[in-house]
Parts: sequence; C-alpha cells; structure tokens
Amino acid sequence: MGRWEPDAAGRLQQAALELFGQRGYEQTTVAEIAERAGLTERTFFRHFADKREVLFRGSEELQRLIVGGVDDAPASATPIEAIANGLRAADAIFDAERRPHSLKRRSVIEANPELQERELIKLATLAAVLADALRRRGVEDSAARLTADAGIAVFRFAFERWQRDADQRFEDAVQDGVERLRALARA
Amino acid sequence: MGRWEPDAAGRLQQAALELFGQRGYEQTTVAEIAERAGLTERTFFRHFADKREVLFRGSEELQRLIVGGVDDAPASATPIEAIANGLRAADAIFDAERRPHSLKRRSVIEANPELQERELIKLATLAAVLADALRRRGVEDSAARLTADAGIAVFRFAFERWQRDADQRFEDAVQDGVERLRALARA
DNA sequence: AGCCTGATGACAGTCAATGACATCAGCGTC
DNA sequence: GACGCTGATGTCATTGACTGTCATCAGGCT
Repeated sequence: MGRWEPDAAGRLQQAALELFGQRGYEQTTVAEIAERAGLTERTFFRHFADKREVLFRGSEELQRLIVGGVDDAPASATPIEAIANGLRAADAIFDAERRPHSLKRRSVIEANPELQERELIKLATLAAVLADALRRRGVEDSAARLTADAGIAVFRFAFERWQRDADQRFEDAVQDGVERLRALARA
Repeated sequence: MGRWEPDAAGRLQQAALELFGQRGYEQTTVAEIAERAGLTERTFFRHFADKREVLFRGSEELQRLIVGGVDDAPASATPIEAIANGLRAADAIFDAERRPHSLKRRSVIEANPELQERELIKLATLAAVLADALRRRGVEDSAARLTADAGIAVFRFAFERWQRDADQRFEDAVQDGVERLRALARA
C-alpha cells in the first residue's frame, strides 16, 4: 500500500459531484471539495486545471476511444460509416453501470452556463480530431469537417437516448442516429 | 453635454481590445482596461457581466437582426431559405468599416481557449433562437434544429470569407455558403 | 545507510467578481 | 430658484479561483 489513499483524482471527482448535486456548482468551493476528498485545495488544482474540469475527467479517454474506432474502420467504409464505427466504440464507456453517475453529471451541467461552455468546447475539440481522422482516411478537407460535425450531432442524439432509456445500448442508439441523419438528408 | 463622457461601454470595449492586442487577454487586468477608459473596475462590471463579455458586445443585436430576417422571409420560403434570409440581414452589421475591428477581435479570441468557449456558447444560443424562429414558421421540431445547425455552419463559412477577402460582401458570402451546403447535401 | 523521486501540504499572493453605501449632475416639480 | 429624485459612477471590503514557491516525507534504488 502506498503512502496516500489511492485515486486522488477519482475521489475529488466523486466529492465534487456529490457537493454540486447538493448545493449547486457555484455554491460549492474548491476547498470544500478537497476537504471531502481528504486533500487540500492546492492538490485539487494539481489534478484539474480548473474547477470545471473535475466534471470532464475521462473526456480524453473517450476521445481516444472514438478516434481509434474511426481509424479501425475498414478502408471500404464511407466517411459517415467510419465516424459511426468510432462512436460505437464509446459503448465501452457508456455502459449501464455508468448511467447514474452520468445522469447526476448531466443535471449539474444543465443548471450552469459556465459548465455548458466547457461541454461545448469539448465537443468542438472532438469534432476537430474526428475531422483529422477522416483526413487521414483520404477524405477531402471540407467534407471531413462537415461529416465530423454531423458525427457530433449523432453523438449528442445517441447520448441523449442512452441517458433517457434505461435499457438502450449506446451502440444501438448510434446506429439509430445515423439512420435518422440519412433520412433527414434524403428529405 | 452630460455629466460623464458618453458611451462608457464602447470606451471600455475599445480599451480592452487595444490592451488584449498588445499584452494578451490574460496579461491584461480589468482594472487596466477601466483605467484606460477613464473609469473604475467596478464600473466595468456594471456594463459587462464578466471580463470576456467585453469582446461580445453587440451579439444580442446581431441575434435580433438575424432572427428578424428569418421572421421577415416570405411564407413560401423553405426553412433553409428563411435562415439564409436572416443571415443576409447581418450584412447591415458586417460592413467594410467594421472589418479592422473584427479582425483584431478574431486574433484575440483565437489566442485564447476561454474566449473560444464564450464564442461557442454564443453560437449555440443563436442556433437555439434560429430553431425557435423556424418553429414559428411551422417547421417541425427536429427539422428546425437540424436546419438551424446547418445555418450556423453557413454563418461561420460566410463570416470567415468576409474576414478574409477585403471586398467580399457578407450577403454574397452567405449566398455562396448556402449553395455550397446544397452541393454537399447532394453528394 | 544514503539519495532521489513524486505526490502532497503550507503559505502567500494576484485578480476576477460581488455587495453595500456614498456621491452628485441633471431633471422635473412646486 | 430651492428641493428632491434618478441613474451612472466611485469607494471600500470581501470572497473565492488560481498560481508560485518551498517544505515534507514514504517508498524505491543503489
């Protein structure tokens, strides 16, 4: 056993989510979060760049997973199919166990514009790396950007469905989202 | 003549833009901006909700203008045509005179993630009110949202073109953007 | 045993943001 | 023309996010 309790970042995230849920984001100070996690305020800022980031822990991993899924798509896949393949890979993260945590997180973010800003820039970053992944597959630049943006729309659709329906698999929600997008494009 | 120099908000915005351009956004304090404008820090926060907002002055007016243009579109216009009509109305704001200011502003925002976050949420808000405007025209909900998002893509395209080419009229850039979108949807 | 490393604590400092109260030119009112 | 009201501003105090710097110290390496 180590010198300190393990998983400091995880404890901070858990403490933050609980306090944000109880008192609200703005009414919770970083010092309070740190105290609940058995750490100091200074240590909080060693694990997270700012107060908001504690709610976006793991977003880099999600991004890696999705981009990896795009890269792994067969060469024969069309751009939107490659994106769908990437999004389906996120199924490994969005499992049933994670749902309660995800729902709490969502309600905190929805109650706070500052946090929505952060969420938007995370999605914009994801769009940018998805476009890069498509370009690596030989997709022309503007088509890559547009398809990546459409992929984000599908992601949001699927994520919302997965959160709403208890027994909706994320993978299937992605599939439905892509089909729905195709229908809209046809109309 | 009034008791104070006129247009306090405008002076603050001008001072902020100059200082951000010289020293950078983070290296400039609100007190410095206020001092250059001949005001106090406290007064800055009476005109702007936070330090970032000083760079987004007039975004409500832009929004009103665009939504007004959508509302004014003939009933026979398709959703995307109505959106285009709205975006063209922004031509009244994006004139040649405004370009230098707009370019400085852009370079400041591009250098700072915090400011990009704010820009993203402004665009998301615009998308939301555009979708509302379409629903008022009787467009079904999900189509309204999708078309509004597409409209934002056209806005970004047109804005970028208008900033790059000195003698590109914003109105024309919008038209090109819509045509380009149509071509992509056809492919 | 001695040294190094990396995660943490302690402490001081800056600056964004807010609340409370004071000021005072210009305005209309009587 | 004094009188009081209004609204934009100034002054002061405070909180809390974030940063820089140095100290601490268990565990691993030699």
